[in-house]
Amino acid sequence: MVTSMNPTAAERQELAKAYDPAAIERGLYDWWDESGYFQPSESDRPPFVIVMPPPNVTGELHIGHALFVSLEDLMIRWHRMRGDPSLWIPGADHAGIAGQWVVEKELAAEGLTRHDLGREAFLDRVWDWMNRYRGRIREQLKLLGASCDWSRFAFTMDPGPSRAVRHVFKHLYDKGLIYRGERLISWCPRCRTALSDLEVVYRDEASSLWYLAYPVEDAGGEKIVVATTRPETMLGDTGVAVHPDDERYRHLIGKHVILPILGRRIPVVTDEAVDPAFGTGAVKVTPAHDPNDFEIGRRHGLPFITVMDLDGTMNAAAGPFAGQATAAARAAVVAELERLGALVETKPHQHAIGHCQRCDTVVEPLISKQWFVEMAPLAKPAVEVAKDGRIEFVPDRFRGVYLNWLENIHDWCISRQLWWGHRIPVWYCQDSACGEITVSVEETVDQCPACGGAVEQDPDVLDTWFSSGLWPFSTLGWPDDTPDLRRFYPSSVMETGYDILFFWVARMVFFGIEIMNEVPFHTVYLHGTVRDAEGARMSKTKGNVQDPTEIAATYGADALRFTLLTQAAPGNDMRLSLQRVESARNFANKLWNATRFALRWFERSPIALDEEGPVRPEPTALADRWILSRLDTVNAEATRLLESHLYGEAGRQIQDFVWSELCDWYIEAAKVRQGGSPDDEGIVAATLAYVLERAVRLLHPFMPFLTEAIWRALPHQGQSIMVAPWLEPSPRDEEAEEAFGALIDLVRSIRNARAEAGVEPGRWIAADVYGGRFATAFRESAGELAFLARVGKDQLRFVEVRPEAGGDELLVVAGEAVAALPLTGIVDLVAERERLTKEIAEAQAEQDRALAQLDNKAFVSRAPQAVVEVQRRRLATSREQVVILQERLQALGS
RNA sequence: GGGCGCGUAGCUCAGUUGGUUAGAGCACGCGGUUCACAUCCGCGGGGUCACAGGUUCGAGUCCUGUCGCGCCCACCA
Repeated sequence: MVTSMNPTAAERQELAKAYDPAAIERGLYDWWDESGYFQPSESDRPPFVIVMPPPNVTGELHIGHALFVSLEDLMIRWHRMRGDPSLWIPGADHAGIAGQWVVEKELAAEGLTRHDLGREAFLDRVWDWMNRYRGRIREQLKLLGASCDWSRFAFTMDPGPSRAVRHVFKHLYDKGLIYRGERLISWCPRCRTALSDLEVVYRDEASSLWYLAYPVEDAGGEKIVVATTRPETMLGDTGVAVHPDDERYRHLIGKHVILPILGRRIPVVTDEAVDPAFGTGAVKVTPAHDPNDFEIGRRHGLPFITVMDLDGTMNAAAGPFAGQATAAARAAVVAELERLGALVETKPHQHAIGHCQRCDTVVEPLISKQWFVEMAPLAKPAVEVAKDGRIEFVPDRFRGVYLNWLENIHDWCISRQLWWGHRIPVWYCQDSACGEITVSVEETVDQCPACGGAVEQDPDVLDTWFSSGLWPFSTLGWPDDTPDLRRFYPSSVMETGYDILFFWVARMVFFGIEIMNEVPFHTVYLHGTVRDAEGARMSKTKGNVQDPTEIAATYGADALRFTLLTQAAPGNDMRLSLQRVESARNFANKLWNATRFALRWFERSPIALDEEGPVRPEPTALADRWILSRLDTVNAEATRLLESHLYGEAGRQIQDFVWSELCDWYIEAAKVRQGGSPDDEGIVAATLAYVLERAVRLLHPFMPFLTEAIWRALPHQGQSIMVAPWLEPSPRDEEAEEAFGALIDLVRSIRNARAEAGVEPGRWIAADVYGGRFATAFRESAGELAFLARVGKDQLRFVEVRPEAGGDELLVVAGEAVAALPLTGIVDLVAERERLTKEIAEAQAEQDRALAQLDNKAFVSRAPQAVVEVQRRRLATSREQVVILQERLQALGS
């Protein structure tokens, strides 16, 4: 045992003030920053590592970021306290298309486009933006209490991660897994770039289905009618397809039809992909502008005629419609077809239309030369690791979602016709006779390695998710063999939103396996979306976004964190209401004030410390034993819940313990011992010190600021609660829990009876108490029992036989305990009869339920002995209660 | 078309491997100037756990189906 130590006056002084979260939090984050505890310890235990999902540097942090900060910081702080070297790598994402988009919007406000600036000046502008907002993100993460290792802060466009991008590109290219080709891709005419399948958002919209008649060549005026949702694409039609078994069209197979307007002669082909039940069973085939038609066109060797330019206008191949925007062209084509008598009918039709994820423009499928990653070989091992459990999903149902996607994956279009992002590391020899293509890990290539001639780099950049997919190792120094990489790869938990399971999580898995030969993380924990109080998605246009730093400034980051943590179930969306945040703030206030109460005791009784903190007392008093055991129980439960990723439930249990047990019962009960013997006061103080200090540790991962501030004022050991060890399990004192629990029940029953009988709350009354098997315990806790039930100290009598209440008394039962409260002159006999009747009914119902159980032979023989025993006790207790209460009711007469 | 989630008190939601009388916060009613806290304390009302079957000694929890809401995936033009 070391010195006897109490908090200094200065430390206590802080706690003398009212709880002010903003002031407390301001005072801590710089100190934390400098403490060094955010960096992993040197312990040789296995490290616990989280790589932060890097926020997009496109603006301020939103509430979704606050959720991930809360969860990840909770995990990190908990593991840090357990002694694991804990590393949380922060970062930020350049956000390719979204990053370029925000700066373009800023330019638009000045009446400029990026083309007015040119590539270089535009990139300078984007870098200005990134540098401005990157710092803000960092500041905002700090305000939320994020204990990440700032010395390892990474940005996707930093030289390290950029080099990793080039290395991976080259690796995959050399392996034949990256190729360049002309494919049908989704094109955003506004962003003027290709998109991956994932970046296209489909929405059902009301449109029309147009029925067009194409005359069959040499068939005596016979026409074939096709149905389409995009009539303007008929200008690019190069065939008509029917199902091979469709009798209606059998005689036309192999013939040709004449495309109206353009007069093109195109064949009628058969294809299994045609659904005879849809429309007329005949499909116009536009191989250059529809994914289905692309495949049909390939199978039948049809020409690919592109009728649309990259800016979304019709091109020369569209004949008279050249230069028109697609929407205008659609109307014009329909009008022309109608004039020609080729429009048979127009029906309303709902169908899914693809939109650009970033700017919501309708995307056009068209053929374009792009870079792709061949997915099949990469997906295979990524499927296996999810199946064999090398990667665990929380909640588990996302395993299936992940697998379903990877098992049906298409090649990934990775080139983007943007300026902001990682430039594709490919250089083309400008000498057409040479034509060498150079893929290099160097930042620049000056000349063709084959012919020494001039080279030009591919103008395009990579999909932003390409660099994100490398994040678990590019942040650790790969491709160099760094100590960080050796020690911290793979990470432990990948905590992120389920909305980017495919975009990000799946890609990290296959890149991790391909490049590192090892999964990038062992557990994927997925959180949901934070919605507003009405359940709507937050968006700037709706104006319902809640700024986390603003909420933190008002209620405290602790309150916001606690709300998010205890409200959110993994994988489920949650609603955030400020009312809820307010009650979390109230909880913080409660604990703050409980500490102020405790500090007064420590002034009178110095607290003994050992290397762990306050020494665990070995009290004999029931209340002390009870609260110590409750602490142990809650610790065991909270630890188990945290280990099972049930973070919210753990938080709720800790809160419940602090508020409903420590504050409402232990502290209240302790008041009666104030001014007693110094020895007894010392035990109360020691118990308070121990329980409070340990409870604050349990709460620390949830409410780091509050707990650090409180902890400093408590008797403690060490520099910071951040590295105070997590609690060791300790055996419960079941006897104390049961006995004090019975005392609580009795007090509640007495309070209830008093309230219902209208006894003034402040009035000290008398009581005869029969304690049953808790008689001794009650007698030893007479002071607490009397004080809590507002029974006069000298008016509490313990009786050996059940009290037979006289006329002017209330009779109270609680379990097997019975109390008679003499209240001469104030007992309202009518009301008391009513109360007794109600109590009898309750006891009777209880008895009936127990009886029904025990009458069931199957229950008695098959249920576990302990469960049966509980029912037996219930029966015995309720049966006695009924008898006592009925006797009393009879004695009162009518 | 396939898959997933949700439906529990007036509201927002917890409820873990099935096991006493299903919980919390807010709201509501009654009462409280006890020197930690009115950002508080005490007491109370309020639920056929969407519906219908099934498994089980026992179901909010497991299974099947139905209804309602939401989400994801999918190349029927």
